Amino acid sequence: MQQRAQESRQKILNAGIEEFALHGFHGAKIDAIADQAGINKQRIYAYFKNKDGLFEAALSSSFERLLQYENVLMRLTTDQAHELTERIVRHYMTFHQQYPQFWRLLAWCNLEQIDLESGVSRIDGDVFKHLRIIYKEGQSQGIFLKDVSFETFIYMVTALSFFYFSNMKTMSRSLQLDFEQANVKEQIITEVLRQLEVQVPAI
Amino acid sequence: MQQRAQESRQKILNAGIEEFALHGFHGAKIDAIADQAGINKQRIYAYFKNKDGLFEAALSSSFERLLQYENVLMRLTTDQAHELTERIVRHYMTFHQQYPQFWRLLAWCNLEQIDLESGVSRIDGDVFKHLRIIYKEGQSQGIFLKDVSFETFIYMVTALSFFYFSNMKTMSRSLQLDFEQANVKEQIITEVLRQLEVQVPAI
Amino acid sequence: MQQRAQESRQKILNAGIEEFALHGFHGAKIDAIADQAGINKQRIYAYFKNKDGLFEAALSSSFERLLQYENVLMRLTTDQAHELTERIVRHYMTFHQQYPQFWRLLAWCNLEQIDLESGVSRIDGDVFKHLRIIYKEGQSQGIFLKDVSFETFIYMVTALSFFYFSNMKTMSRSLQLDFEQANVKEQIITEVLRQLEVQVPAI
Amino acid sequence: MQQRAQESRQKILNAGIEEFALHGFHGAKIDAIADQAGINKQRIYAYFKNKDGLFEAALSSSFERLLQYENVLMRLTTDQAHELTERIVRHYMTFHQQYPQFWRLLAWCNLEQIDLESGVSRIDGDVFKHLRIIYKEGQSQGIFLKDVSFETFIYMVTALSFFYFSNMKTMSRSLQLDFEQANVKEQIITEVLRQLEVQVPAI
DNA sequence: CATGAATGAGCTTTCATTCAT
DNA sequence: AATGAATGAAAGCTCATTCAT
Repeated sequence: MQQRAQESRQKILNAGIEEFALHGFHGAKIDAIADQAGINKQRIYAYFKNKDGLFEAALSSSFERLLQYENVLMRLTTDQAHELTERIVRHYMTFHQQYPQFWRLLAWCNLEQIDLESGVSRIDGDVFKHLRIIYKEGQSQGIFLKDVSFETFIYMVTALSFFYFSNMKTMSRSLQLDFEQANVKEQIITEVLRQLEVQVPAI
Repeated sequence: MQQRAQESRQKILNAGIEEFALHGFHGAKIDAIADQAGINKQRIYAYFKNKDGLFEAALSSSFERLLQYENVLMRLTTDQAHELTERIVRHYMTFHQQYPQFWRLLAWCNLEQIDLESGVSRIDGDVFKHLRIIYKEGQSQGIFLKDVSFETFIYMVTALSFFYFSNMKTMSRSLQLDFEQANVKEQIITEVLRQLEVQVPAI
Repeated sequence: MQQRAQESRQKILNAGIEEFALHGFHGAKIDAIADQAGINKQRIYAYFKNKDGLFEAALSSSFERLLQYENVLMRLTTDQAHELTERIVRHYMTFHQQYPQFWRLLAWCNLEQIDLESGVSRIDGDVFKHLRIIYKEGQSQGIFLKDVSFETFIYMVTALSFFYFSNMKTMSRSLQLDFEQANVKEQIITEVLRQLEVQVPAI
Repeated sequence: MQQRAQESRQKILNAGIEEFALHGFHGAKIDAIADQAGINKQRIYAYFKNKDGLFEAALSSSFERLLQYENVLMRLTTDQAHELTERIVRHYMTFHQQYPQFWRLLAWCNLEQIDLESGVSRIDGDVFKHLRIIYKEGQSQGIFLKDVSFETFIYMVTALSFFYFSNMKTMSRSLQLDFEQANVKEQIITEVLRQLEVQVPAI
């Protein structure tokens, strides 16, 4: 593939991610993607076969980005167990804020019951394996509750960071608190961390 | 409005909730709703003006149902602070499981950036006001952390129950755990509660 | 179905037969059919599901017409064996000339390898059964050759009448004879009949 | 034109004949032809101007092949009048079977009302002139009917051989006889020849 | 109150053809 | 001579909505 084509492909992919993240698979319009990419509609079919193909590529690329971003977590060591929770929570919060396309695409997938198997290669595997070791170490040091499994731990930090963005509008409304504001976010993070980092009472 | 009309309206509304919950606003098809309701398409326009109108009604009705269901929580008293967390978490988990239309509609709204103001009247107000009192009492008794606000507390229980269903597919995948299974759910609830109910170390 | 709809359906069907006969399945345009029928394009999908559906209906209707037309042949009796060949040949020649849509549709089917099974119910069965009896009688009377089967007889009359129209253009050209002209047609029919009606030499 | 170009041209032409024979003018796709020829699409436009140009060339080449094949018939002599019918019928049957592209292209032309004038140079002229002489001789010998013109004779043998292939599918169906099978074909040919070779009753 | 018939705008996709290298 | 990249027009089909009875 020539460089010019490579660029076109990339422009389409970016526009696709944007559009799919914004409107979901069914809501996204090929025309809009072509327009935003500034290319001829037909090129989409040349490079991605069809709408499904482009969606898969968009999803895949988005996951790629997450994996890339997770590299930072891979550098955590076992002697950092005490700051593990905060690091992870802030890590995902930042990621979701900076790259909302990811959580949006994921949310669409969950709703539109789209098969993730195709297109998205293995996810999260390595990071979780790495973090598990640190968590176990933390448990033995009394930093984490002995009877809260690693899976539940991950479940909690993931949920608490994802939900902040995915349900921002409705939560802002029902709690009468503007989740868009930085200080609100900081406040909630801080307090969530207090709950998750409660020291085990040493008897 | 005659009784027959009332019934028609209700059939449409139910079908609408079903369809919108399943496919979102843009994915839902008027034809499908009419079919499922077993009425003529035109009736939808007679009763709800247009697609938007029906969606608003569906949303509203769904919230109504939540409010209804929340009445149970209104009967909690201040001397039940020690079981507050578990009651709330299990309450929402059960609701989301029994009536998935709600979390789905909400999720669609968050993604499709639909304005909640119109149609959905005041939400949650009373319940939260009531629960706040019990929570405060719990704080003073050392059941809840003093420096975790009621808002954050609600944020956590809401997130942890909502996310379980809204992200079931993707979480099952990345944690290699089948979230559909009852025992998995019970395990996670139990452990989540351990974390949220950690007793404040009494010095 | 209301009468108005019935009419619309018929207009579409007629336009479809015309268009498909003229341009074949792939060459026919839905827009053109809608235009010619003077109805909204969408109605085609409402009444015939899709292009395939309309094609099947067109084909089916066309065969229906042939069957209708063949009723005349059903009235031939065994004592008319001597005029059987001429009756059949002229019958089909006239049909093909008056209703060219049929041979065209059939020709398209043979070329575009379209499955006839769907849509077209049993064809020709009864007529052939009837004609076979007369043919057998004719054979025993020495009107037809004993060692030319009924199948081959039908094959010949069918081919010789069908081909006249289906290959009119190319035959006109290579034989330098205008097949469109009535007298040319009459001449060829006459001579073809001479060949097919040759009396068995009675020794 | 260089040799390499000559080869490219030929590959395109072959692929074109194949594709046009299979799908007709409108059904054939330039992309498919380019793919099958293993060359770049643009070459087609360089060598044949456009789709029409290629079609004409394909048609022309196909006729060329027929003429080539007809050379055998040119070697028939007047003393072979008694076997003329069989030779011609078998000749065309074999040709159509071995090179179905021809009858298919011809059939498409007749249906798609394509102007043969352009591209296809003079056809059949010489062969027919040659065969006519033999036929006349046969007539004077009483081998052929005196009142069946050469044109009608050619019409019959052409129709009876062409139709066998062009309407194979539909005839197989309506006669409940598998025309693909070799013995069926042989049977029909034999019987057709009996009818066409009936000796004039010598009084 | 209720229904079947009809519409127009818009969607995904295809294809012959041209441009740039 | 040869190729990959790009285009615009058009095709089949869907859907929210309105009309007529």
